[in-house]
Amino acid sequence: MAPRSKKPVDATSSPVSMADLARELGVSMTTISRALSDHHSIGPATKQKVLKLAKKLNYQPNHLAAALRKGQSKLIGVIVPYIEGRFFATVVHGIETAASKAGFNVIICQSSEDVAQERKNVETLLSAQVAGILVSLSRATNDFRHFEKVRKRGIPLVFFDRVLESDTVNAVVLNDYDGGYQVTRHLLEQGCRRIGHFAGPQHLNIYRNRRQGYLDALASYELPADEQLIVYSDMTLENGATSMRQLLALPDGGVDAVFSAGDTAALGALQLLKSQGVLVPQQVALAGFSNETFTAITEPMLTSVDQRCEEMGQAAVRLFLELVESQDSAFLQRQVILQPRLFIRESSLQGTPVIDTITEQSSEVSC
Amino acid sequence: MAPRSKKPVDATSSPVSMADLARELGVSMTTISRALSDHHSIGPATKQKVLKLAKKLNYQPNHLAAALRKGQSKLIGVIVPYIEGRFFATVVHGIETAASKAGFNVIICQSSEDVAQERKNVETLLSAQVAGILVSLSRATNDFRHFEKVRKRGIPLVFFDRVLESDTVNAVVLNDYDGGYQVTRHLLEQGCRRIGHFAGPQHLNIYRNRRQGYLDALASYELPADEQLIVYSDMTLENGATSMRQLLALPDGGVDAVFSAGDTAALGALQLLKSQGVLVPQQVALAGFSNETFTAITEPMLTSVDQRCEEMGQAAVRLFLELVESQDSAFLQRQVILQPRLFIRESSLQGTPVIDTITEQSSEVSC
DNA sequence: TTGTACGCGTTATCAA
DNA sequence: TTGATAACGCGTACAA
Repeated sequence: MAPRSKKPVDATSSPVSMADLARELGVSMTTISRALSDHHSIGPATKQKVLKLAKKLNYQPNHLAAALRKGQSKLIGVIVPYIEGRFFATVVHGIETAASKAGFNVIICQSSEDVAQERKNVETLLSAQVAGILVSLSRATNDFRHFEKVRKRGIPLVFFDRVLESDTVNAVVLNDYDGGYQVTRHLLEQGCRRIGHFAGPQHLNIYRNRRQGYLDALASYELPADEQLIVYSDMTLENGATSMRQLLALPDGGVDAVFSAGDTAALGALQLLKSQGVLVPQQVALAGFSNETFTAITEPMLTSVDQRCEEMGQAAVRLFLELVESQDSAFLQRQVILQPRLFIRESSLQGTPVIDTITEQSSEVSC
Repeated sequence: MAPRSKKPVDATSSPVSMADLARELGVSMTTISRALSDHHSIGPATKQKVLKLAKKLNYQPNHLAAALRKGQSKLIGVIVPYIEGRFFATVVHGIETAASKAGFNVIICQSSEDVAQERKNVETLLSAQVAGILVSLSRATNDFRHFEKVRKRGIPLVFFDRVLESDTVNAVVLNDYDGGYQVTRHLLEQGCRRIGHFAGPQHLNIYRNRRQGYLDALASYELPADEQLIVYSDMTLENGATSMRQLLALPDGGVDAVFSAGDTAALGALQLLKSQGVLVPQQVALAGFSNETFTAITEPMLTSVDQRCEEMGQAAVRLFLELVESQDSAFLQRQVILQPRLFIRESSLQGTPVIDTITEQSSEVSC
């Protein structure tokens, strides 16, 4: 029988700690710590020795211990209503990429559009000792005490997309107003004069702003607002179809264009128009909002407004980093407003067909 | 001048710890610990007192400290090639939901299809002292030493979707073979006999298996494999179109159906067929793979195979939890194979048009 | 049932 | 430039 080796290869070896390195080299742990953290008070020779041994023994720093000691972890908590679906997935992509570049890791939580869950998420993240929290509110949130706790603890808090209606918070949002304005202007420039609008739930800032942009664009052409042309909708596919049917049935001969505050409802409208034999864009021009993937696949392809999802994630992280560095982050309040981008496609072009034209580059504005 | 209150509301208060509770109640920290962790050795009266005070003072447990003490955190690390895009976003959704239910938080990392980044991700997660790692390999990964470290440390490791070709790992995968088989059988049952196939890169197990399923389904109808009918493709939209053109130009009169190993290429084929005036499904039936969102939007809607993204995430977490509970997790190796689901839509129906028919419920198999 | 004392791995403060 | 020591907040073996 072969003698058992002292370190069987299959055994689970405990991780190498700073104490192990110290013992091996016959120096104090302080020295090890200094060598590893690039401290100034250390001889270059010892430093090299330590680093070499660390590599050799495969030393893994224990972030938990460091965070406990420093009272400051390298974790960012993110709360979204849900993660699947293009918008939030892409925002999270932007967040993770930017955070990673700055040496932070990202913990994901989903509120599932539920306030109670959102509250729980906040508790969990605080317990995990995150360095900051980025959050897009659940649809049901209308009470904000759980975020007060975060502020009280002095932890940077950044809202994005779905934000608190207040200027005493840090937030990154899209300029929905301008999106609505741009797309309506575009329809007007195509010659449309009776432009309908599918408006989303008006208690949400994003839909309110898109509607206002629509109204102001009309006003810029000296067209009066006509409430008949505005259909309030929950933005689903089915609702898009019924809303379209409603506009077609108007006594004054319907509409010559529709701006839907959401792509899905626009798709519903498109399907209805096609089933009724109405030509898009010749008889009715169509535009949506969100630049969903499918807008480039429909026939005709759908004009839409891009929400700059990835930039939104990056901006949220940038704002978080500023708060971390600023002394009195609890009192600094900044809003970052991203400019939307209009993607003009076939569904709104009554003139020469151009594909995937993008309006001028727009830049980020903060105030 | 009003006297300054001792606790200004705007100040950032330090979190309440167990020591604070102990001091306030005049008991030891042990008692506090026991009360909070539902230990048996504690009087119901003191327990209630502690819990009440904890609630009143807004005590927040420090998970970091607990994790450090126990050498076991409540964090699961997840590594994906990228998070945006339907597949991984939905898998991550499944993972987060299941993990949260089991009291775990999820740290997300993206490898960006890069081995070096993947290695870094592993290091980061180990440093964060995660309880386990769930990973879908980057496309470029062909060296696995970085995962050996994880095993050596005795940390549960679960692969999903893109896995290591080996049976000595824990993995959750889709039965791609069966997906290819099912969809091809369906086309055969529709009466098609010259069925083309867009095959993906054959060094990836998923595409190899889909192709084999296709071949075996043909064989079950005693149809010989015809290499002319198989086009090797990178599965892009453009490639789908050119591949389709190639099949149409075959000397023997083209094909009467195509099974594409990816939806995007199927879409490319569909667009080409329509532009050439070829009727789908009457002249050429079409089916894809992945059940992308747009398959329900094209005209005609695309038949496709669903990959059970969410179930995959759930299964990965379940497997992780089993490994945590099992004593010798380092030696337990399990594979979970999910059954795909065929979504039959207009593009493959040469008989009566049925919409969104689903084949029989399929269940999870493990071996 | 309750309390004492120590250690998890790291960093900060002080003294040498 | 280095080292000894305390502390971060929590859990647990042991003693009371």
